[in-house]
Amino acid sequence: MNDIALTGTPQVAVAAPSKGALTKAVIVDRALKIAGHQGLEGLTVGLLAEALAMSKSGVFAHFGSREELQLAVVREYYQRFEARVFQPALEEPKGLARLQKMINLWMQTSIQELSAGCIFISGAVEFDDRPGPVRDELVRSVQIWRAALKRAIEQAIEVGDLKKDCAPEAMLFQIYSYVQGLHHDARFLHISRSVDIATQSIQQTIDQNRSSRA
Amino acid sequence: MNDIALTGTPQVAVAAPSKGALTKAVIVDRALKIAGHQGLEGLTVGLLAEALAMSKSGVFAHFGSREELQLAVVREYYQRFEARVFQPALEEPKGLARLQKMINLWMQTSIQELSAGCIFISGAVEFDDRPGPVRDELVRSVQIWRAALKRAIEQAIEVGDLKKDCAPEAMLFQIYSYVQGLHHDARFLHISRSVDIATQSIQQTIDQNRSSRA
DNA sequence: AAAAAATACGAACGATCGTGCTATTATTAA
DNA sequence: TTAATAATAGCACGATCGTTCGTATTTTTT
Repeated sequence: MNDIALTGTPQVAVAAPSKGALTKAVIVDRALKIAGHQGLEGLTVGLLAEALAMSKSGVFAHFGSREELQLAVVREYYQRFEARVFQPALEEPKGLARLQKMINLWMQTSIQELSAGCIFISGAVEFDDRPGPVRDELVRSVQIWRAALKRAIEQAIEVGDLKKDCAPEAMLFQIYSYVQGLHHDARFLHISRSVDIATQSIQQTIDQNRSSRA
Repeated sequence: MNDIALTGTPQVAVAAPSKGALTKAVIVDRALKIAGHQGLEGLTVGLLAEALAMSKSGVFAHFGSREELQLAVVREYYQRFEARVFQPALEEPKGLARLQKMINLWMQTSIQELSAGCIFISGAVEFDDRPGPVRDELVRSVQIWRAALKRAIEQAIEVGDLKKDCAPEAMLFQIYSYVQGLHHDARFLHISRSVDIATQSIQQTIDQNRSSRA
């Protein structure tokens, strides 16, 4: 019997996920939702267990410590972010097109998850004064994303899409600030038109640094 | 005996603060520092009592509930902000001068308190999904400050310092976002030059909207 | 100085936190 | 199918949370 020929999806060399790994994925998924609302600090083992209709110890056993649970959440959030925003943008050619795609996917994701919060943004505030592995992992993730954005800006300068005297750090600061501003205005102040204002402000920053060639 | 003539500071009609009100002020002052580091959610009665070398119940009695303690912190933070940033700016004439003074004092205060965090910014993230009196008070304070900024922008347009087609909401969004960005980059990412980048970005926004008259 | 009121403390409460242990159940390997 | 293993539940622990209460101490008023 040939599995490859008979099954619709290829199962070659794909280790069947054990029950444990499967439920762990379910736990982390639920933990992500809770952390989006209550923050990483508000994510509690008891609360998570209740939401999953599991026992506290049953949930806990998958991680060994609360900190490891928080780390799992940060790592999963990063991986989803990478898959949804980072990777697809690499299909665009270097230059403004790729940068625009990055920003568009980022904004799209941000708007979509405005009901729950961005863990990178809320985590930055929660852990800006709290040393430890969770903070380190958060910083690492954010720095990777910012480095990718900065690199896209620099490449856009190199290929001539952006002006030569464009300052990548300043541009990065402005764009990243606007996404934070959107998060703040929409989630905290409930200003509905903040999506438009943020989008327009980002476009404004790009236009200011756009090269004037045809 | 004439009190007014003899004493250096006038004591007319100034009710001597009771011991209770005095220690309450000390408690709130310390609570502000803790909230700046641990956040309003991390501000705990036991922690506060320990920092003050007081008993938990002794501290607690001044507020009646933890929520009332948090409210006292938010109110005190607002009043200090108003006294240090808001009021002094009103001495400047309406227009760009007053707006600039507002922003300068705000930035000055922000930089100075970067070691502890801005409670309006951290509180916005902590309470963006947590209804209740503390959130309401935070929103109220932030809205007052934003309304003052927006009003200053509008007046600058009226007197001709800023362009007629300048959009106050967009300008407000950009400036407020930059201060958040500064908070993020300096406190979370420890980027030391973020002060310069933020200052420069704010100035750039102002310059873009400056009217072209002599 | 005495009486009244305000203030602070100490102890304890139920609840929840993170985290171990042990037993039982469910899954996988032989 | 049986033996080995992994996964989950149940229970309990010490710590800390916000909060209450009774008592001692200080401050204020008379």
